[in-house]
Amino acid sequence: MYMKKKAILNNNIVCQKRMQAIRDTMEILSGKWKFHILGTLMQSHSLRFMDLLREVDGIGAKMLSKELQDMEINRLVTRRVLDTKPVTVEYEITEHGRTLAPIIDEIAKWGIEYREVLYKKKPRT
Amino acid sequence: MYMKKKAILNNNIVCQKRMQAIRDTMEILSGKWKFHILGTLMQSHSLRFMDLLREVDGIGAKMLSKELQDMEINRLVTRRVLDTKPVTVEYEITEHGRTLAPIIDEIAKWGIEYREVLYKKKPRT
DNA sequence: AAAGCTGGTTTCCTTGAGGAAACTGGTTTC
DNA sequence: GAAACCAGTTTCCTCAAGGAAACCAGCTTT
Repeated sequence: MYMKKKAILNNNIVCQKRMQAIRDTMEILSGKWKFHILGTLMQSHSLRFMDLLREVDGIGAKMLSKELQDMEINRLVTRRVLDTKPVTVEYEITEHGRTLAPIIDEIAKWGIEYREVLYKKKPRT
Repeated sequence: MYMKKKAILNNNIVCQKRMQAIRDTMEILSGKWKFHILGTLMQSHSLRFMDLLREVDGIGAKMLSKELQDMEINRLVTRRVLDTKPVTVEYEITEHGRTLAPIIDEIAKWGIEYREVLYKKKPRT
């Protein structure tokens, strides 16, 4: 008679909470462009739609629009319509959005170190 | 005569490098399962294939196999075949893999705080 | 009035990620 | 010799992400 083995590490409440947290964050940051849009917005006070389209290399209007809507819902960015001659729209990162900076910084840092390791072709790992 | 506007923020070399770094890291960590597999492996000395299949909630054999291969190529985990009665295979996180801990920690931290904010329903944004 | 700007939306299409289930193959236990 | 276990692989399928291009509405310049 065999007892079916069960998960033992990840069945405690702390692990579950952590796993859920990772899932939450990654869902909010899902997609190919959010990091780049956020990174660009973090560098400037505010940007208009067409500015972002130019700044974020390779993105198309549809994806930019969709990602901005996503992030507005999640309060990472704000959208403000200005009453100018041809109507312009300003996007700005929120304080809440700025709290993602440590994540983005860690990811960028890791990527830079990774490239350096590749060049140096580590001796004997 | 209109001059077509060009990107101005992200065209400097530092930004490009940073963008590339983010792209690199996210490609290595791409997919639904890498964070969870890494998180699980970080908590234990080593785990066998079937252990991981049980620990990582919801994953199937195909994806687990594929993700582990990916991560082995990128030197995040090691695979060791043991000469036991029914052959067993041990997976272990590498030192290099452990350097991802700060990223995973930041992501988990942000997700936990995010949930807390949702519950508290912040007073006035 | 034609053309160009802004800020999108809509349509159509392709590709790939991921899942379920069956199968392999070697070993061991019943 | 039948059944079960480990560590996968293979096949088939679905669905969603993402891209290209056309379109739209309001306004301005020429």
